[in-house]
Amino acid sequence: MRAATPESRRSSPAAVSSAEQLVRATGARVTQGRILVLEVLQAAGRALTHHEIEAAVAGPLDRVTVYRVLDWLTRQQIAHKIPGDDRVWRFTIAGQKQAHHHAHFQCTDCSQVICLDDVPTTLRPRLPAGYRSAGVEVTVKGQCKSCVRPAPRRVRR
Amino acid sequence: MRAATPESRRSSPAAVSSAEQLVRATGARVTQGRILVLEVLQAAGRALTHHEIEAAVAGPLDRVTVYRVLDWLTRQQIAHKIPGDDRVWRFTIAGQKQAHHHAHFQCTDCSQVICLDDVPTTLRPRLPAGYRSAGVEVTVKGQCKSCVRPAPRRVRR
DNA sequence: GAACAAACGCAACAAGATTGCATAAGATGT
DNA sequence: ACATCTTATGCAATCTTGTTGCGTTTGTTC
Repeated sequence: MRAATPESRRSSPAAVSSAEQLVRATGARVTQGRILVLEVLQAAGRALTHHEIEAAVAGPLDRVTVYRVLDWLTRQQIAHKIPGDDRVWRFTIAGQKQAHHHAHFQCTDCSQVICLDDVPTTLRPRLPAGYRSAGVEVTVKGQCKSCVRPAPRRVRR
Repeated sequence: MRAATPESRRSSPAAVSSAEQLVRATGARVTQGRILVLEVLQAAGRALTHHEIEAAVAGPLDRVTVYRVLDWLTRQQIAHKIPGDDRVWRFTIAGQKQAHHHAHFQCTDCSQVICLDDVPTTLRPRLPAGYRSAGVEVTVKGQCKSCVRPAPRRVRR
């Protein structure tokens, strides 16, 4: 499916990338698409939009396939799907430590999202009777490094 | 603009609804659309989607007008615009006490959103250098009363 | 009630995401 | 290595949500 750069993203001369291992561990099929997208997410360090991911895998993967891979990664709980203020999904690798409780930061200018690891999300809001909590999401709104000082970028989608 | 039921939504025999007062207080034009939408929001007790609002004002108001009214209400800080897990905006009246810091609950089954008033949003996550916080949003994920026990409804859009 | 600006209605448009279906590619057994 | 069966992919079409342009209507002011 892809001729060049099969190993280009990893430095270890060994064999299987951690991405491939992760995919294989699910028991499902190990496809180029899944590995590629996962490697992109792992390398990102922040939440990526479908657009960004599609651009990153540029070429080999169809737009729809990227959607489907992301959906699959989310169902497998390998990736994390984040709704943004610009109505665009963003995805991150679901790190092990940040299993369920962790926070996000979203820039009010460029809508970019990053994960905040060390946030003690220990608050437990009281819910109305009959409601069941499955977790708390904390999102900090504000300006990111790129937007706070210089002429705001206003990227937005 | 609307022939029937001009007063039908309020029980007080007096004259101006609190919705109309609110709109008038902004100094902008007091239109049927703004009053209607605002009354719907006030009566709801939970966050409504554009869809639901449109259905509630059924007839007199155009789809686009509802969008524009909601946008205006949000700019006036009378309403509150909430991004949901289903890529759909939801709107609530912005209560006075819950000025800026309050929490939301979103059902993972039917995506419904309600406001949680008494949540001490006093946590201040540490941001990376150069980032500026403008507020914290807390969203509790889980199942709402309707979805927790009986056959899950799976409304979703 | 005339005049002016602000809202509205309608139609067209735009972007993100989803679906159906034929084809291609991973996995499995021989 | 090959046949086979299943699952994922590519492509086109479609859906949903939300936006924009523009002529018409409606509040508001004088």
